[in-house]
Amino acid sequence: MIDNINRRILKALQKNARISYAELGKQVHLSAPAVAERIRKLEQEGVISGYCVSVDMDKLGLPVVAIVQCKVFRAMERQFKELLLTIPDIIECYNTTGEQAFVIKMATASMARLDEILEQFGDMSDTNTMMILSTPVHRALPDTFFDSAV
Amino acid sequence: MIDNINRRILKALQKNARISYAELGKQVHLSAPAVAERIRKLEQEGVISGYCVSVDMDKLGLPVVAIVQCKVFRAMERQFKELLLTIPDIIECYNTTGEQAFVIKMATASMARLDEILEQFGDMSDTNTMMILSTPVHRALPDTFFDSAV
DNA sequence: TATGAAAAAAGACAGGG
DNA sequence: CCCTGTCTTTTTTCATA
Repeated sequence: MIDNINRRILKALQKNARISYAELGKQVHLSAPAVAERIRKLEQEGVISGYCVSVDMDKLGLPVVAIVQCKVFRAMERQFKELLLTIPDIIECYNTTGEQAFVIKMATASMARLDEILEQFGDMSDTNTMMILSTPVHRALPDTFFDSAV
Repeated sequence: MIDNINRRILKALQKNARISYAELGKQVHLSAPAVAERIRKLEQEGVISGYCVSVDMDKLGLPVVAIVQCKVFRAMERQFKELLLTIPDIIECYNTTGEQAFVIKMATASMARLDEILEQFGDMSDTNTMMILSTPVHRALPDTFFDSAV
């Protein structure tokens, strides 16, 4: 059940997923057990699928972050999917509409490593590589979701 | 300092950011306070930039998730950036290399709403819209990061 | 730095409205 | 569906190696 209170709980969790139930309770004017119970239900229903950590790629020695769009050649989709499984540099992968299209986000240690991967992709697809210069927005939920919340 | 223990802490946090320090300690064979201290430092150094919640867009009534690539017309970049600020449906936005290129991920309530946004983009850019069919991979860190961990 | 113990806080679980 | 208390676990702080 997604009422205003759950919307505000999700908003707070989006900002800091390690916040305590007591602190969440203060923000939504509910007791800690009431908040815990709501979150438990959201998890059980699959509305909340997990909690993850956000990291700084530069500080972890993975400064080359790129988005690669692959238009996989006909009849090579199966092979391409197998190739994807062998590339540990991938952090996001989307299967999209369009001509056998994949959008892949990678974080690599160097341009040389990125190039190595792109060569492999090149055997099975037309690739379009975009280096990420900056990330103005990155959040779990769009602001539209909170528009109706008080 | 990114040693093997911190790598394993980050790996565990990636899987579940709400895990307790005691449980983390078990996994990396360290006491809870030792783990807490390491995490505090990672946060302070900015290696860990935050903790977020993962949600199911379908269950939240935002079933239309798309990636839009925008090649902004010359001299319209400033206007385009201003337009972006007015669109609350955006969940990710990347400024990339290429001809004034942006890659934008949106979650909207309906195709009609997506179309409405694309029309606005169309005034200032050439757009290429890809509907996300599935998301085989979505994680904070690439597997390469853990390759050297014991 | 890492550890270990004690104080403080948070979470889980009752009974009751 | 929520609140308040109690009990347990976890977190934090501090002293020590």
